[in-house]
Amino acid sequence: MEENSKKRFYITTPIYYVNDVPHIGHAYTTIIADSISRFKKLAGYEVFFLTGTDEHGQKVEKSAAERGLKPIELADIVVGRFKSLWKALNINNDYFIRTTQPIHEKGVQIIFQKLKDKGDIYKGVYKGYYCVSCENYLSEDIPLEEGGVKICPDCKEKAGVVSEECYFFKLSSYQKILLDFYEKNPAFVRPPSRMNEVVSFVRHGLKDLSITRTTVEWGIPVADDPGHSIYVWFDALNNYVTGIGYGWNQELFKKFWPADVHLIGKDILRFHAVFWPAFLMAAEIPLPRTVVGHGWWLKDETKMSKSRGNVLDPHSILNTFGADSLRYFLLREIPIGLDGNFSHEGFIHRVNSDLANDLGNLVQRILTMIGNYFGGRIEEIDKENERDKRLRLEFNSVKEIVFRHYENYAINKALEEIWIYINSVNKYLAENEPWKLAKDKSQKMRLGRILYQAAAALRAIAYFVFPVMPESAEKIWNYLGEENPINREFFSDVQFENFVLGQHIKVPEPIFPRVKLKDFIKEKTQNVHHGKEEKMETITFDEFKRLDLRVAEILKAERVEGTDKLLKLEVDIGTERRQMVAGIAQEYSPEELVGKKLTVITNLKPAVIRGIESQGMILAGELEGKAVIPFFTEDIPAGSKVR
RNA sequence: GGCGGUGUAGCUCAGUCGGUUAGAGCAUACGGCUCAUAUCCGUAGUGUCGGGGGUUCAAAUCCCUCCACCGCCA
Repeated sequence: MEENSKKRFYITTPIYYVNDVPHIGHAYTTIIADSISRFKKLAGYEVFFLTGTDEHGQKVEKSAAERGLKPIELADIVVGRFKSLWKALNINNDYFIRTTQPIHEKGVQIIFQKLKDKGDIYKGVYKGYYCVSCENYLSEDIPLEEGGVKICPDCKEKAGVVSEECYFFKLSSYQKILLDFYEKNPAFVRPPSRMNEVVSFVRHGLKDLSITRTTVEWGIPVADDPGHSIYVWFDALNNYVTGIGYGWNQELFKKFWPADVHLIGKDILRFHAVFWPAFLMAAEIPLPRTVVGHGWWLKDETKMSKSRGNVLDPHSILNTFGADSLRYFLLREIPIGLDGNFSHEGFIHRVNSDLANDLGNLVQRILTMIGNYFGGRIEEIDKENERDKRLRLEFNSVKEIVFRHYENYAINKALEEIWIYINSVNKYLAENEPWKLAKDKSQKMRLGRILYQAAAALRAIAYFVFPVMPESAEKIWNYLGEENPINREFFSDVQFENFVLGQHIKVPEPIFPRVKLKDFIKEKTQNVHHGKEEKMETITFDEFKRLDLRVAEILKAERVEGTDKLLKLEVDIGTERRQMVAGIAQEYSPEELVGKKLTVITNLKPAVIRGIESQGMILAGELEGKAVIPFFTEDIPAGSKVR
């Protein structure tokens, strides 16, 4: 009974399309969800946090084909990228759903069938403007040109009317029920301004929705009519139920459904606030409690887009600042719902000022003083005076306000409140000047009280920032000598006095080093310069190990006839001799290469170049298009492993 | 074109069931401290509260109108 009555909380992000490179927008949504989920856990909820990937559709099919891959192979690669980004960002999701998983596909088919049996899904004919070169129907809102054609926004080609047999969902019959639902649940969509948009959209009338295609191979087939595959939204939205067990783990599903929060970007509001509830009503599944739409991040005041080439890659920031600074910035800068502007100047400014100067420096000064004046251990302290008491009492109100803000997903305000307290502690130190008391031995107990008070406040601060900055919070926690994990304590149990005397305080390293804009920009532009194609994703050591890199000795080298760049090399890789073709003839003559030792990759799939099979590849630096080979200067036998 | 929103200090914004000299952070200037990451603390400002008109003893706040920008829809 006790176990069953535990408060539960289910939060989702959208599933991200695998025909996309992970960028700051994905990171933003997922970071919000992660912070809310961490907070809810502290608040005593049993939490399920779901994210994942949307992997079907023509675009995936097409990009995979362009790269000589099967769709699932492309999906696997991109899924790896998402997962490694989530890891780098400290995202603690409970499950990662992929729409290509059998559990999902089956669930979607079950729901589809159910609606079909009910008559909410029926077969009809879809008529639309179809762009032949993009193999895609144009969206309805594209204006009609002269001559009864529309212009495809992607390729600018003319698109004529095409019709196709497909299944429709009877969205039109849900207008009234939806409007009733919105009226009874005005907080279903947040922020409220978005709710207005939804209502006015539904008021204007709903058309039935085409939910299958016969032209898309890469999708979930309709079970009893496999020529049709289930189209994007009907497939994707259902991840929210299949991801927690619908159709495969009824117990889990019952435990967490309905979802408390579907966190989404404002661009997909209609699908979540109109179509999704309608699908669920039809399937007789309870509706989610809220759909929270957040804003977009602009880059230097302009919208980020692939075509503009100004899409912000989180890795460049992560490398310099770590996850917590990015998490903090994205959540502190704007309330969920409004758009924000990301500029490197703004980012550095806030991170230096709030994290390095305010919090980081506070941690540093308190811990250093405890180290210097007490050898890291405060044992005995004076009674509280009025000023000390004020700092302790302020904790109580801060705790309450911070809790309330987190509860309302006003994370920016929660942080703002925490920072007011940080300032109070700084002020407390300035007023009490412990460094002066330290010179007078008779003041030791008083000095102890002051530093105890500051450290106790700091412990609370670390706890409060944990949902947003888990790594740094834990660092401070450990510095303070806490032995239990920070998230083992419930929010309601956090007390000022939970910082106990006698704990062994460690010598700190600055947790948020200041970064100069100059240095950041320099590094950023260097990265751009070197990796023009795009920043590479992080790989694991296991992935790295799959490369068989060896020392090779060049035995023979000759020019490839009819080319001026290629050399044919014969190399010794210890166990065997290999033939390799390398584009280095303009930089190196065959004569100077013979006898040299260098690094080659030996398990690269052989390729035929100019009719010659190349059984591996030599590694070389690239400087303005010219190869620069790193030769071994030490004597090392051919075949030695390089790592 | 329809509906909704926004316009307040150099910047980002808070404040509107009408009511004392309109606020915060950042930036700027000056002062203090030296435990601390050149960090921290204090002081000082500056605003025709988008324009105009109206209601009222009293308007950033309510009403009308105009302008600018944004969102959703067509």
